[in-house]
Amino acid sequence: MHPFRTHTCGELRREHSSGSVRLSGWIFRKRDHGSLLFIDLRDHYGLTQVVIQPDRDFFETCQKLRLESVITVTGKVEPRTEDTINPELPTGAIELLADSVVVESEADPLPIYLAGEEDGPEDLRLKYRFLDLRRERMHKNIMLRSKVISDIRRRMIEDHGFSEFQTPILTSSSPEGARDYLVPSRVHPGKFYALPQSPQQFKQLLMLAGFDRYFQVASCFRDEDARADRSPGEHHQLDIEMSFVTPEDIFAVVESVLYGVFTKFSTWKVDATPFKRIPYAEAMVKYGSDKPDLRIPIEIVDISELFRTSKFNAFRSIVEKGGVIRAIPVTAIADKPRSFFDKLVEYAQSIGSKGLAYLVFEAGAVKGPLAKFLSPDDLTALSKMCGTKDGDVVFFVGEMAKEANRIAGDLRLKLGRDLDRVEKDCYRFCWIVDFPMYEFDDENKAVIFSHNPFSMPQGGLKALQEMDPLKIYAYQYDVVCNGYELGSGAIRNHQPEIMYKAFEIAGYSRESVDKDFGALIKAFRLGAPPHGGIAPGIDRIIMMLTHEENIREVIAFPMNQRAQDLMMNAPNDVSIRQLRELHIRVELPKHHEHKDQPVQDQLPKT
RNA sequence: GGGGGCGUAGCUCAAUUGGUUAGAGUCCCAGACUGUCGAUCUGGUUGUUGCGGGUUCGAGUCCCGUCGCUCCCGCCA
Repeated sequence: MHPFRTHTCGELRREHSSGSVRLSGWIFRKRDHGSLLFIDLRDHYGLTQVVIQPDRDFFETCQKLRLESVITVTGKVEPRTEDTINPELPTGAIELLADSVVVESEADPLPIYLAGEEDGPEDLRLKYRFLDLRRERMHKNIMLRSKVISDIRRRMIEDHGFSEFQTPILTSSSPEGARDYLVPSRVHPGKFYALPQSPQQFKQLLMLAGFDRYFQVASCFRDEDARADRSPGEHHQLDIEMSFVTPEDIFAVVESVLYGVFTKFSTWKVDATPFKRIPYAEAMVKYGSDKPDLRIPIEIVDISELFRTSKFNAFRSIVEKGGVIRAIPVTAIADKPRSFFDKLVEYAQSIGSKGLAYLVFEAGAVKGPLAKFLSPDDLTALSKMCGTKDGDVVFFVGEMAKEANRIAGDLRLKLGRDLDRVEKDCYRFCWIVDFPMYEFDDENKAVIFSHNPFSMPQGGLKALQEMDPLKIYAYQYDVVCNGYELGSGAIRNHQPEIMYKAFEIAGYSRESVDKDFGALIKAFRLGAPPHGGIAPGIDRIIMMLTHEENIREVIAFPMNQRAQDLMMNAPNDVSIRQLRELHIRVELPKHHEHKDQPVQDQLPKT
């Protein structure tokens, strides 16, 4: 007999009855009746009830064992009597009558609960992540992650003819983008490697190498602050690149994979392919966001023109100054109490709106302080543009366009959630297309890249030479689901002349482009296929499939918001010797100088 | 870097307008119990109310500062 197990804890059924078996696992729960002891033995596969009878010499030992101790039980599979069958448990028709028990590992009292639904404080969960991961929900999340990734790989390779590649983790720092994680070089004093923010240049170079269809489940390292949907330090992308393609070719692959994965691993409804395509400019007006949550059936309307000549000074002057007026029509809330509207106005102000006007369409009339400033014709036009019916309310935001988008978009989300108008149990996908190539940086009064500088401008060199840079679109697209940006991609700029020109507009000299992207530019002169790609975020996909609201719940060993690994105690101090070897001297900011290690204590010795 | 929320026993939480010795459940410890499946019952231990200062006869509660966690803004080519 195998020293640890003949079966797993999720395996035994009535047909195994009277056979002698061996199980190993953790003591999940104990029910001690004094002269009879039940142990729920848990392993990766399931739970089996073990019965310890009082005449056994290991009875007392088992009574004293704490939860989560690891034991090996040998005994007979007994069918349970009709009245003791547990229908909740797959193994509930049988139990294991113990003949011998070996204690493999005795557990101390646990710092966190495993058997309940409650999470406990997150810093403790992260510090004892290996315990946290034993909990059913976390175990399921991580297993789903494993299955989804392997399913994605299969789809990429078998359904779409991609090959998987590895690219370097130690590479060079590039000036664009997020802050880099740096690794000092021992051999080259004063020089540093950087961890890749993404394998961007490598995957493009693989296209130049002629591999045609690249993918990688890639670790990406960015030293940026965390969010609920953004893990600090490192995250994972399904990195894709394809040669000789149009955006539609890339959309087709991503739609096929995402639709397939989401329908396979969720019971929620998934948008049929092709996913809706929404130009960036339209999304910013209609949803106030470039990652719209299409589950909310509220669409913002631009009504600036109505107010250009209106008697309502506040809005007219905003329009005259180049600002915009946006209407947020909401159906069937005219009967909401005054406090509802007051709270919403207060909320609007808290997110930076100057105010929040609204009109109530009720009983064939229009009520609200704004009503008297609008002519009957204007009101009719407004009502038509917003599609209002009796019982509807229209909210108004008047700001400069960027602010108006942000505020109206925020209000749209809040209204959708507060009024419970978010469509349930579905994944609503879309593509945001036609991103602007450049934007104006108000702070530095300069034209800058609005997204990826490697994107091909729509209209090519001609557009760069002749058009207002701020009006040029890039072949740049995002795939969005339920208000989350799942991935971002582009058709790349593979022509050196267009690249120099594109960078020149953003204020980079030919020399600086050569210096920073030399490898790529040189390669582009040696035969470059037109190519493009995208990189959907794996962690976010899993987060959506598990319905988690925090990305840490789908990562086995995540860092906390301040980019610390509380379990491994990273980042930590290193020895002077290590620093010397790397030619590094540490100069701490003043307020850190007299502080001890800020990170949590090491694990207690057990 | 900025803004919001939270911080009371190992864990989850309570504590009236500021008012006696800060409670309950759970975990843990001891005892009882042969059919439980979140076993049950009895008893017990557990506190720098995050930390520091202030107001007050009196502070878990009010004020100021600070630390930690978290959410958001900035940032994320």
